[in-house]
Amino acid sequence: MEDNTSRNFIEQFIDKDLAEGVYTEVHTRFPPEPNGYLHIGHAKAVLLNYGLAKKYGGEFNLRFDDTNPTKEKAEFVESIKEDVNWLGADYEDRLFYASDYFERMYECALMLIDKGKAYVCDLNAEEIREYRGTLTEPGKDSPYRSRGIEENRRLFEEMREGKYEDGAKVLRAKIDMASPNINMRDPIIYRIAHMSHQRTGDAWCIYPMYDFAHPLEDAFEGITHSCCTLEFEDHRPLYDWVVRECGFEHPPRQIEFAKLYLKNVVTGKRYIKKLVEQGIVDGWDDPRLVSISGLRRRGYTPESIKMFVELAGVSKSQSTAEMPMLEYCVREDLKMKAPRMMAITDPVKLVIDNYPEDLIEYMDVDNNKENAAMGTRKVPFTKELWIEREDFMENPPKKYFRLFPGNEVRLMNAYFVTCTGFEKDEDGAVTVIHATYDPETRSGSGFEGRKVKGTIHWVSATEGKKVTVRLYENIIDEEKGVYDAEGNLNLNPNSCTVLTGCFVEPDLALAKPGDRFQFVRNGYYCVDTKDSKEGKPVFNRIVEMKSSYKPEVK
RNA sequence: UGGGCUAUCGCCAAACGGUAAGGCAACGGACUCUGACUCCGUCAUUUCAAGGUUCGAAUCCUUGUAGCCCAGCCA
Repeated sequence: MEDNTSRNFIEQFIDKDLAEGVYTEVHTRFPPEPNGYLHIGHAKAVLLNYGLAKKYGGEFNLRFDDTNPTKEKAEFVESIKEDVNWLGADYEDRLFYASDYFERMYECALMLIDKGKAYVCDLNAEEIREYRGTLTEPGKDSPYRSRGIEENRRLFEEMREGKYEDGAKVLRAKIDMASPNINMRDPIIYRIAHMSHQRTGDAWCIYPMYDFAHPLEDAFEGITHSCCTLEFEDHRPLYDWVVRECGFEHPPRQIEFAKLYLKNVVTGKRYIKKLVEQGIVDGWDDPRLVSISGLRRRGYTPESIKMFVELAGVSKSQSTAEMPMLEYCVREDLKMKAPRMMAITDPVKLVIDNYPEDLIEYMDVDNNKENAAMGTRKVPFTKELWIEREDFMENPPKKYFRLFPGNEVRLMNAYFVTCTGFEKDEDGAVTVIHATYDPETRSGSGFEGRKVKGTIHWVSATEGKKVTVRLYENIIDEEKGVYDAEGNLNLNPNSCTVLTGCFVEPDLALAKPGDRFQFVRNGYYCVDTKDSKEGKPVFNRIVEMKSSYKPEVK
């Protein structure tokens, strides 16, 4: 607070509140409705609210806003808890449910009735809509608006007792049917729903509406700053009305911020549901989705998501971040944390003709050259190796530094080799590349005799292990945009490429689900938590490496 | 045509009347046993537009323009 780093607009509000003594502490919350899975957009809300509490030495609550039993499931509360925990937003023992406050909310409603600020309305849904007016025309008073307090009280109690059917009656706040803000035109605050709630069962048949419940939940928990997204801006007068009329001395303050969107990404539940049903994705945790569980399975780290959210910032202008920003964050996070291994995703054989047939040398290799604390490992080197197909060219363009007839390159962590020839099949595809090595050039020997421009990586053809690798691209066709003319998603047919013939260092066959690695020059990978079996890891590519090499176009 | 909100580089985003930070992306170049990383350099005479106030405006005032949100007994 004494520092001079710039503060986002919410922090500026908080600073002011604290300075003026409006609040003496900061207490925030993340209030999801358990009606689906969390995605990257929610991560902003989670981490923003949590981060604010932490920054100001305050507390952070996780609260399920479960006031509408028709949409909510216990399955979702579990997944949300898991995701929030994974993101590192620690709510300690402060896990709450709006449904735990139903009795108190009911009493608040009664209080409003007694104050003449709420009434039971018998209009049906359609009539209510008609009476509400339009965006440009004021509404008109309900004929039930002037009901007496005693009658309202009796009717509301009867609503609770279950005397009325769904839709027969609602409780409304008595505010102003002519307000230019439609939310203030006598909003419904309780509706009847004879339905079993995932937590309270059949204890209730009336449920509070968001606009009534949410401010009360915040107030009950002593929330000071209730941060939500922009679409609730119009609800703020009503939020303030509720906490004021219900008599809270130090009511919470609602602050709205812009959602975080990602370019060319689907987050809509109905679309993802469709993708799941059509078998295009594997579920909500498909690694191509930006659901928190999908990102987790893909291999993204919580730290990288936190970095992304912080990089994106907080403001009130509608913003759409680009995927490369998220990708930068994982690379940045994994750079020092992931062991750097050699793996070949598109193999072609390299035979070192002057290398002894049965010799296996174990090369000492740093796990991470920039992080010595990660130690070293032994990598077997043999006469026959796999190298990347793209690391050899029969007719190289200018500035191609890799293998071609006559050229010498370094085999990373091993020897210099010179290409002496190659074999092709009848289709003209290269099958085997021949080379000779120079024993004096072994890595670590201090050889300085001559330099080579290129270094390529390799895996022993006899000692290496074959694994499955999955490459992901955005599931949305970036060229065509998100939707086609009919409103369907423009899907990218190459969004998931499965490679079953990849070779990796022997150690990698032992990798455990969730382990992350850098495959040299290829990208960062994570062992899939679902499809990997004992000794048979499946590697998900989290993100490619950046590359400034662009082969010449012919 | 009602109300609310927002407009600063391709994308995020600072700046709070004192002369346009930073990050991502991009592009040069150096270095390199990853064409990665790192490092250096380039990238808004101008802040949606037009007027006005001021010694001085992205910031204040007009008047426009564009985008987003609101008419669920959803949240």
